Amino acid sequence: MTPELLELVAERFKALAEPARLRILNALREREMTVSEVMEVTDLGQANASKHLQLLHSLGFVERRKEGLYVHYRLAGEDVFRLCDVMCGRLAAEASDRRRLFVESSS
Amino acid sequence: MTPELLELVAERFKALAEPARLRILNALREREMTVSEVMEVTDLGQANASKHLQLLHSLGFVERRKEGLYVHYRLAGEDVFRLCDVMCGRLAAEASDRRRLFVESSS
DNA sequence: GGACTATATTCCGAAACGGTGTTACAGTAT
DNA sequence: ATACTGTAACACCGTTTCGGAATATAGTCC
Repeated sequence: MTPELLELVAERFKALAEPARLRILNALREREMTVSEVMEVTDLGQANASKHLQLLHSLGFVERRKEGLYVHYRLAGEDVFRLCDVMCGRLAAEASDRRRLFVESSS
Repeated sequence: MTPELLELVAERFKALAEPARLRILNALREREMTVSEVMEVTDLGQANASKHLQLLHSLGFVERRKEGLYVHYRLAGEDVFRLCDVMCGRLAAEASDRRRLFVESSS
């Protein structure tokens, strides 16, 4: 793992290090959506939603399809959720650790 | 995936969204290290290395072991590298896409 | 006790980032 | 052409974050 490679990896992690972008990806998991639909579902402003979608697109997390006046975005793959699953696994482990500590300390 | 859960997930991705911290984790993959050793290997200042290690520790990515004057840090698990592997897979896919586009455009 | 070392913490300046308002750019419809 | 709509680009501001210097803490050794 060279430092240069790690920078590229970090750049991609950074894209997922934002609740707003995760909400977008989570919404797109269900179905393809236009920018306006993403705005509604995620409660983001127009400029914001557009910027986040561009970033996700530039890093290959979502794909674009222009249809008349609308632009449809869709997930580019399921990688994202494999990543989230690992993180959620970590969260679950933390939670059970806390529970264990709590039980031990109160016994 | 509730928004609250996504915030926690984002917080953890953010920890990995920094080249310096990835370099630290990558170094610790080889062996347990003191802060000073991490400083040498990663070319980070003392305050910086300490701070990054604390963050990684607070989120459960590394574990601490105090021994006299020294503090040894070690990886808490291999999750991190499963995550990096997925990202690297994405990078490889991007690279092959670029190569394909290049070949097609020059034919 | 005091000197010394490894690590942690605090403070500060610079840079990056997210959110928002505004403007510019398509594309459609009339 | 004009009016209108969806999306993108730009500019601004507040916040966060990184890195480094200085300072504080903890542990060792004399």
